[in-house]
Amino acid sequence: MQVDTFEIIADPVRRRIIETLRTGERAVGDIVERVDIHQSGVSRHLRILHDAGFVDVRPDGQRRLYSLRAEPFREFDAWVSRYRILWENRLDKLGAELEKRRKNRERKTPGKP
Amino acid sequence: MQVDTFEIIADPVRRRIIETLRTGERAVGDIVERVDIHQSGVSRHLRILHDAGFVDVRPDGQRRLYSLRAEPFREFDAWVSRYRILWENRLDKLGAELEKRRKNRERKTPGKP
DNA sequence: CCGATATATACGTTGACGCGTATATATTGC
DNA sequence: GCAATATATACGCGTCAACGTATATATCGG
Repeated sequence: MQVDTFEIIADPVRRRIIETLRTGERAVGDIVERVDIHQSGVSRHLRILHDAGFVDVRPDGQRRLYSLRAEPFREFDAWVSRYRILWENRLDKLGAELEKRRKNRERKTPGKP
Repeated sequence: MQVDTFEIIADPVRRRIIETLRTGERAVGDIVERVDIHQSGVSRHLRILHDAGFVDVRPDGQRRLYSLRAEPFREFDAWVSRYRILWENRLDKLGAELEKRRKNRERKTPGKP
């Protein structure tokens, strides 16, 4: 427990596992098929993900079904949010004046996809 | 320089550096004061951040001013976006039916900025 | 040109982490 | 209870990244 969220998603294999779980719960074996490391490695990663609160487990016969939890992703989203100002619009630096002009221009030029 | 974006923010010291730069450009010395590792370490981290496209540099006399770049943060935002469905609303589980209704509702309610 | 200040790099050490192999622990069907 | 299947853990190894110390490279004032 008490594992840093950022450390968790730093590992590319773990991100692949997470991506696999994005569309719903999966058994360990299913995951192993999609990640090219040994089963023991996958189990270890799942342990880590569980300890960090990224996944839930649910027994299903001799299998165990893993699924994603929302919390850590919200956390990460909150972190990224603090930096959205970097690209959304730089009003802090350029001043609202430029923003006004930009919007004005947009009103005149037809949208080109 | 072909560095994994997620690896970069896995390091807590680098995150502190990034946070320091959030409000604008800073000289290396300023950053060293806010991070409790040696100056050489900070320079090394800044090198890594620069190679990975997280920061720009600008000479200023005998100093060098570092500032954040938007790109990597957009990447993170794009990544986490794929998982927003986990908490925003679980349409995958509840069915697209609800989504339709939601959109219908939106058409009726006046937009609130 | 020279000392002082600011920043970058070379180097060696160390701790943490991910991996596979082998083994342990469920759980099922018979 | 027993073989078979599915998953978890113990162990040892190799790698890699971050650190501090020491040193190199600017750039300034005089």
